[in-house]
Amino acid sequence: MTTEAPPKPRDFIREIVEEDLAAGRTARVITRFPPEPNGHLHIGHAKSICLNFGVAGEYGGQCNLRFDDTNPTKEEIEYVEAIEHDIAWLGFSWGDNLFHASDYFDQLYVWAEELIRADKAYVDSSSPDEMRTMRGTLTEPGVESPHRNRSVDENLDLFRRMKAGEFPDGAHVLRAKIDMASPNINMRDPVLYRIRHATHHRTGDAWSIYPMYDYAHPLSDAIEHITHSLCTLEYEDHRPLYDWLIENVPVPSRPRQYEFARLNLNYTVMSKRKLLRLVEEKHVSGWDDPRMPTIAGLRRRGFTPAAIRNFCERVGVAKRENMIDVGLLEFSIREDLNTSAPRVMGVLDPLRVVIDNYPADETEWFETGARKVPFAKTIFIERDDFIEDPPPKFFRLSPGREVRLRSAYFITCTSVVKDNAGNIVELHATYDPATRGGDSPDGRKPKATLHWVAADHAIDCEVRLYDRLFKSENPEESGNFLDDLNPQSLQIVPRAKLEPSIRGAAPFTSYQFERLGYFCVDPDSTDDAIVFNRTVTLKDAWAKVK
RNA sequence: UGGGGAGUCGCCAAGCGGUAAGGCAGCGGCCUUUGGAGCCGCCAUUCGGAGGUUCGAAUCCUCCCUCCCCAGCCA
Repeated sequence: MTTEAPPKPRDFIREIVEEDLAAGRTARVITRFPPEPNGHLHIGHAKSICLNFGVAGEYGGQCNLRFDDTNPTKEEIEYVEAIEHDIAWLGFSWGDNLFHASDYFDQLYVWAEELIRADKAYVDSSSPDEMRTMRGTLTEPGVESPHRNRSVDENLDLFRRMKAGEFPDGAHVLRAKIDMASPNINMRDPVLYRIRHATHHRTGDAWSIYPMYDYAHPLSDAIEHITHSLCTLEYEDHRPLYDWLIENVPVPSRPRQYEFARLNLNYTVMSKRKLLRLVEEKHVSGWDDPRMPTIAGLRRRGFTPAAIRNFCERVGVAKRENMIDVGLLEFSIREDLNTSAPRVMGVLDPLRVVIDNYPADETEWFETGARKVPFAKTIFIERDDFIEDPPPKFFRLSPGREVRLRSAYFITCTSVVKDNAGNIVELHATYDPATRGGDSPDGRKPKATLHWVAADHAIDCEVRLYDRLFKSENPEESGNFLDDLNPQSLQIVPRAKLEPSIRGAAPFTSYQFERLGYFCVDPDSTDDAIVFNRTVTLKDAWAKVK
């Protein structure tokens, strides 16, 4: 019997989890994915989702979905629903473990009073400006607020009146009493609660004070018995505060926070603020515009959950800043669709070809793949599959040359018809009846195989061709990212010619249009007007030699 | 100039003192009724730099350099 070494953990997070499990520090791993419902999920969130749900799944644990809804002025129910849909679509399930930070508002409030009683929190009545000034700078310590030494009773009274709605927004805040001289600015008496007279999407008008992320998050984790609270690098500085709260509040468990690098993708933006601007200022058609890096956008573009999951796995989890090439995302979707998408033929930029020796009134139906494709005297081929005076490495159609029409016949171009301006408007050709199906009995092998569609049987479809939304790799980098928008990011082909088998295809169905790429049916489609989105092109060796 | 992180192939990323995994991209070749796919091969004498410890260093020590994050009553 051979003993194989146990597979090593794929990343440092799983390494930590395995150690904790092995050492008995926890019997079961519980993670959580904590979105704020103030925007749609994007591919960066997908990385976090795959990590949190992935780790929980692999080690027999559980991953909670918890909405971090502590700021009623920015959050909306519409986002909640979209987020749940996106996570489920990606293939992950939170089961019964759907929670909200707002579920814990009562408990959080009780604990805040306890902090006050323990003289570990106080009500500050300084203005935001005053607080900023007193906080000090990166190199200078802060100074203590004049309200810092209010009595417990006075703090309790004020805090209760804040809760009762007696004060206007901004009049007071509750602060932790830690250390105004800490080199870590997050420890300089951070704000725990602020007054917000706003209607919360779940708690309505029950509250006029709301906890801050730094207060709500660790305590919510503890309430849910989260063992590993995974977040991104910018929270590293907050960990001492996270731990301070866990230690100074009588919480029921001892969660630990670990930080990993967020995903960055080139040629796009990932911040919710910027994505929101693209939507609000109509630079894109919506959160689900196929050019958006949102889950909804990728879905509409034709990406599959498996492709996104595989992408996230390839990207890995580590602590160094990264900028992933979109090429890797494209590889992931090609890889998936290559094995699953039915092949079909469609011509984006049609050039008419008349096969002179083919009977005018005949239509043959070639059975290929799972469908039948009609062939007739007049067909369309792709305009750039013909060059009148071809360069050396070009082996598609040109005068006198024979090529194969995929699954049909060999044809030889006999003449070129031009308009007065010299534009090619039509080609004439002859076919070899002996090559029916695409093989020659004499073993002739054309150097090229072209896709085509019979003119009289073609269905006109709108095809939307997408390119990267931004011109430069890092649009965030210089000045206004909107100046970097790629004006060519969407090109519409109003009347592409598609083979008739695609009639009736349901939205989100993916096909490979042979030699062109993967395309999927857009939900804008109607029964008699199908719209396709190009998900991704095929790799194009000819483009390289060109 | 304070604090917290990070530097291994063009882009990711393993490596945890025993002589640089893997993926993407790229480059050759084979094969092919998609210039696709598939298959085969190539692709870091060197790990931000300089010293040091050691029989042996990407891994340990020292100094230096570069990049990222933090001064919301956002998350």
